[in-house]
Parts: sequence; C-alpha cells; structure tokens
Amino acid sequence: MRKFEDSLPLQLLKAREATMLFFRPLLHENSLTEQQWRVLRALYAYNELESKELANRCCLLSPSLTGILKRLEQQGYVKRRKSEEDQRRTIISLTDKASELFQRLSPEVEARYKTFTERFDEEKLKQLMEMLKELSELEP
Amino acid sequence: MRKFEDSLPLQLLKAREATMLFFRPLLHENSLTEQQWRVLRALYAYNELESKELANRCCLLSPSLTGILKRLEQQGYVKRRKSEEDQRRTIISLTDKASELFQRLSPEVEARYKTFTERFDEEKLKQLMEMLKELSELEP
DNA sequence: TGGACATCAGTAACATATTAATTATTCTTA
DNA sequence: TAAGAATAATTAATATGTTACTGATGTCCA
Repeated sequence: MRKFEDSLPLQLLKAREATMLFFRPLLHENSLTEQQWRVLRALYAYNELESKELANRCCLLSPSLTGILKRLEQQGYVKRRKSEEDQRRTIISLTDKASELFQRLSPEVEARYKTFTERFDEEKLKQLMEMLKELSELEP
Repeated sequence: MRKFEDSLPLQLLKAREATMLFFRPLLHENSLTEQQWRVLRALYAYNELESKELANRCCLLSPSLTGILKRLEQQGYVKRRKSEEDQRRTIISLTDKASELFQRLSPEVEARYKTFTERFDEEKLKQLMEMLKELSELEP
C-alpha cells in the first residue's frame, strides 16, 4: 500500500501552505483573508463578474462566496447589481476604495512573488503550473 | 502583471479540488470528512502519535485537530492517553473499530487511486510529487 | 399558456481554518 | 529552588468549507 505521505491531495495541501507563507502575512497586515484577496484579484482582473462565475474562478462554493461578499460589501469593497436580462443573477464589481487597496498591495505581492521565484526555479515553476492545469481539468 | 489564473496557490487549490473529486464521494458515503480520513490514515500508518505530531503530519492546525479528535472520539474511532514523561502531551491511537473501517475502505480508495493514475501518467505524477515536495520544504 | 423542470442566490446546520488568548505543565536560569 | 520563559493542548471568536434545502426566476414543451 502507498505510504501516508504519498497522498497527492496531502502534498498539494502542504505545497499550498508553504507557498501561502510568502503572502499570508502581507494580507493579514491589511486585514484581508486569502479568500477575500482572491475575490478582489478576480474582480480587478475581470472588471465585473456574475456571482456564479466569480465563485468558479475563485474556486469557492456559492455559500462561502455569499458570506465573503457580505463582509466585503460591509467594508465598502464591492457593490452588487441585478442582471437586467436575468433577475436571478447578481453582478459583482469593485468599489474605487477596493481598486485603490488593490493597487496599493499589488506591488508588494509581486515583490514577494519574486522572492519566491528566486528560491524556486522559474522554469520548474512553469512545468509545475502545466501539470497542475492538466490535473485540474481531470474528471472522475 | 501576472494574470489572475497564473496564481500558484490558486492552481494548487484547483488541482487539489479536482483530485479530491475522485475520493470525496467514497468518504462521504461513509460519513467521513477528508480531514477525518487523513487522521485515520496517519494513525493507521504510525500506530500512535502525539497530538502535535499528528497535526503536523496531517497538515492541520492544533485547534482544528482538537475538534476533529473530539468527534472521532465520540464516534469511537480514536482513544487518547497522556504521555508518561510529559503530562502536557497527549498520545492518540485508533480503536479496533477504526482499524476495521480503515481496512474496509482502503481497497476502494486504492482502486480509485488507480483510475486516477490511468488518466494521469504515473511518470508525470512522480515528477509532480517531487516538485511538490521541494515546494513544501521552501521557507520565506 | 401553464405546469414540470432547471438554474441561481441564499439559508441552515454542521465541520474545519485561523488567530489570539488561556491553562497546565515543563524547562531555565538567576 | 523559585520566578520567569517556553511548550502542549484547549478555548474563544470569527471566517470559510461542505452538503442539503428553500425561494425566486427562467426555460421548455405538451
């Protein structure tokens, strides 16, 4: 039988934890959770997104996103509006306050990303990303 | 600036989600969470472990483990005893009931692992595990 | 056209994640 | 050896993860 440590999900989890150690302190200094930051990143990149698509892109489940958006909205970082064509859908976008926050933090995030790639070869990182992509497209 | 999707933590998360799709249904059929299964696996592999070491190996934080162990204990799957040398430490082990459950589920888990490797080349998987290991040993 | 069916957002209930603080024990060193 | 620092486990408080379910809307076809 495989050893306990040979579990792929476990190794993915450990690798993710190790990677987040580079960024989590910065987010925490700014009172952001990693999920909140993921949502801000997505919305900054795509300008506005329907709730469902936002959840998909951020790899969040709908009930989790509901709470995250509620808190981000309370802090004045996101706004929501109903879709014209389909009243079931909600469209989310960033406030100016959030854009400013993002632009303020973004350089430091990239700087820490750089220190990361100084310790983990970029070519290897590229290969890794390829494999992860392939993996995430797998279906049972 | 990097694209939203070029985030390594996000890709690790997505890859893990895709992988867990192979196993989560089985665990769910048996009323186990993935964290509970991780704990059972570790304890089965190591026979008994101190609480702190169990948390480390399972990539769980101590407060999370406290709750997980409480529920596993209520269901009669784990037992705890105090360390003789150091009264601060708790030593955790599986009950017979848990060993039986593990032995019953383990073959099916391995079977699903096999269907997984049929779609994701084993040589590539080996490379991936190498990179993940290297990644998880990184420190900021 | 209206009723079965699908879809989307949200709620409910419980499990886990995260940080800070607390308690009990052990170690250190003045 | 007694006070202070360090460590292990827990609790507290809040945020998120997970599944099941509800309510509102939309689609489709008899």
